[in-house]
Amino acid sequence: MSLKHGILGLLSLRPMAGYDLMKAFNTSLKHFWSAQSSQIYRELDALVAEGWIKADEVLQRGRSTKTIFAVMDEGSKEFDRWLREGKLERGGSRNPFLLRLFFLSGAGIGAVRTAVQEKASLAEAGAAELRVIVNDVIPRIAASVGDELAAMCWKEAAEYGIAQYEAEIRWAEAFLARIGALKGEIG
Amino acid sequence: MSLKHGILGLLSLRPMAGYDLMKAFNTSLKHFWSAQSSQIYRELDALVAEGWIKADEVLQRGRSTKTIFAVMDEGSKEFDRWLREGKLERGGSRNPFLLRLFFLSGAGIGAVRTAVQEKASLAEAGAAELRVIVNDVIPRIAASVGDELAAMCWKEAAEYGIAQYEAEIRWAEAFLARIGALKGEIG
DNA sequence: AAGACCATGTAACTCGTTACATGATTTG
DNA sequence: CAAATCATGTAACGAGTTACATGGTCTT
Repeated sequence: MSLKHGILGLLSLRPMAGYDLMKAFNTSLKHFWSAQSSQIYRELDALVAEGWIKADEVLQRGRSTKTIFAVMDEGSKEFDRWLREGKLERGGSRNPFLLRLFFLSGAGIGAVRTAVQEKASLAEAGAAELRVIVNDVIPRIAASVGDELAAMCWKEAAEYGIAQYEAEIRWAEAFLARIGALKGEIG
Repeated sequence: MSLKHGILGLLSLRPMAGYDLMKAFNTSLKHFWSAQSSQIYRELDALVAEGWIKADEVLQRGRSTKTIFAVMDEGSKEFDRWLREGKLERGGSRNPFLLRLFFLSGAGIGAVRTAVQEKASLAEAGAAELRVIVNDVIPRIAASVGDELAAMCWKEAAEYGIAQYEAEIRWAEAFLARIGALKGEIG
């Protein structure tokens, strides 16, 4: 149920077209939530049907007509409700890497080590990407919007990702060390 | 694409019925991957159609007939391929909590603090749950199976979860401290 | 003139969830 | 005797992905 609310959130910043929403989801919001245009237009229809947003056709000179969506009263109530709702639905219970790890012991120590090493280097790459955002992108945006709390939330969202990646890297290192010890024991 | 492979993996440990698979997914595998019976029976049909597993009817006295599924050659090849394949599809790019955080600054400092605190206590609970598994459940199982590498992989899968939760808790504490400082500045 | 970007979608599919149906058998 | 467990599903929906179609404009 989060895409609907992501759209409501973006539209409450300012009314915009489906295309603009798609850009937002695949740039600013990319690290929290992404969406394809096909899905966005489908959800926009649903949100209009529900009476949460309204659509306005805007003629453009030259370009084809644009449909600008704006939040309505009911929609903004629903968005507020979602913002404040307690239950952070219990995610994390589906991890393809851990599923693989569970079975991987059957393929031998080398396979385990390789998989863990690969996971660690993916985490390195991810952390590096997010550090660029924290150090370069956020300060630039923060300076231009001037909302201290908002800037902090965006920065902390990226920091959250970095913290997760770093924990992954430390875990991988400890695991590899223990595998080394095990191998020593076995031969 | 992981449920199919999870099923192949379990069936390669020993042939079993859909019901047994469901139990496995919702006990041993719960923290990596879960699945409802409705989904499992659907996937079993698909796997049979693909020629990766075969079905055998087993008459039981009293009870209704059971269908036992077993991996076939093609299926075990496919499972091996999956075990070794490089690409760990880059997940993590959908986090309802971070999406909420992104918009939450608009609802004020109190709302942000509450959400972060709630996230931290969920993480505490999750970590506690996994620590029980590491300390009590895994040693018991490890003693009975006697496969050192497998036991280590299961333990490390749980440790991975603990590491993630702990990183979340540290992140939340740091964030709350910074919010405190911000509040001091503002008023 | 070619290619990127604007703008809006459709179609078909996969994967996951919720709720329910059936009917037996073992356990408290 | 009631409840949990065994065993197998169906139906309908919700959410996300891939691939493609169309036709314009702006940029190099």
